[in-house]
Amino acid sequence: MRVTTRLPVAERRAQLVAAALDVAVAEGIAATTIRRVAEQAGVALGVVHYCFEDKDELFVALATQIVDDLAAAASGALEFDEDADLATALQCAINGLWDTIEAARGEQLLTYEITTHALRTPGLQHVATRQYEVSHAAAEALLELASSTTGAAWMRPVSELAGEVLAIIDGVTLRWLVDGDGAAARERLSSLASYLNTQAKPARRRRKVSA
Amino acid sequence: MRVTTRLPVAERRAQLVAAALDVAVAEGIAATTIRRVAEQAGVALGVVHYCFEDKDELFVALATQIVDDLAAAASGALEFDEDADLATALQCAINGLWDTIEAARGEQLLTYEITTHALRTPGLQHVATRQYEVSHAAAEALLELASSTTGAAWMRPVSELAGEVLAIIDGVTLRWLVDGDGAAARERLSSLASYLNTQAKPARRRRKVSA
DNA sequence: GTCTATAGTTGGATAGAC
DNA sequence: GTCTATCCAACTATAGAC
Repeated sequence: MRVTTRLPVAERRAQLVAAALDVAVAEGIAATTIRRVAEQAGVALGVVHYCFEDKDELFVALATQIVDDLAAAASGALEFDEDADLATALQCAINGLWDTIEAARGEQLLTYEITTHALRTPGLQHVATRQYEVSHAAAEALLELASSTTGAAWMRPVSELAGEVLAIIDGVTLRWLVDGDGAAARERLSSLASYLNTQAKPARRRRKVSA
Repeated sequence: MRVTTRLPVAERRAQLVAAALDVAVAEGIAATTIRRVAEQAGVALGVVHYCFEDKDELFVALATQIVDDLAAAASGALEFDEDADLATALQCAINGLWDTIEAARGEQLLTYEITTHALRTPGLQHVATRQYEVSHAAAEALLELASSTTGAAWMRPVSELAGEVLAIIDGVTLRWLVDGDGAAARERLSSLASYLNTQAKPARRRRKVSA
């Protein structure tokens, strides 16, 4: 299935990262070999080595890509009703977030594989760190949007709450990958939303504009 | 470093599982090859194939072993003060649990690797499932012990609470593996303890036997 | 029944062709 | 500058020796 078109290196890199992502999502990090990626992209083996110094560099590119993709998908799904109170806003936001997670099982599983692989590989810790930095920023954004939309004020530092939110979403997602029980996952996240609601001072009652 | 002693297969298996665990804890699942295990145990390569049908079977034995080991360590660390209220009992239990987690970084990381590897490998899902069954049972035991010791009554099914506890511990641990911040992890778990305390009806006041 | 020696497969990397 | 052909290392598995 080889198409012999010469391509500038930047475009090749993009193509190869996309191919690597396809393989990694479907078959896991362990199966994402240089050979397999070359095959998926329809190029010769050496082409991958020409575009990436070594396997680690390809891995870093792959990880960067999916982390950004998932963050974009998650924040794209964030919408709050106007005139909702904090409790409903949070339930709604977390529910929407879960929709995007549940729609991308392979990507989520890959996320954990990337973390452990990065932690085990000398010189690749920064990949795992970045995963959390990006997620943390997204979690903070969610919390701050919820607060500013509803007028409620967090009683603890948002960064601290974001850390807790992240941990719970992580744990719930991993559990879901194992047991496949989406309803249970949603209920666990719903408890999270309720908990968060206890960590804020409610908004001063605004005039309710009802239908 | 080969010692040429013949051994009954059961003992060899045990020795090899121990060796495999050593390697896996220190170097990760990907590095835990049949060759590496044979080397670690000081036996010839083929010996491993004689004791285990294939690599997957060795993996299953390894996973079973560490799951049981960690569960035993965790429940061994569970001790409650008599005459403590639920809030302190929970804080104390979760604190102790965290001690055992923090004392075994490699084992914890391995736990996540085992999960993802099992999920990615056809026919090995049951390994991941068992991890959660064992942990879930341990979490339920913790909750029930806390309740029976302090006389408090959970207002929701213990199984449901255990699911939430598990998810949070999982998420917090994974985060700690990445950022190494044990203090932050402890604080996140402390929030969990506080949350749990809101999910129970306090004990009827018992006569306080003070010092 | 237990272990050794060897075969066969897969994968990362490179020298050099175009 | 881009890609091909080839090398070498590491791994799983097995046939057969003791």
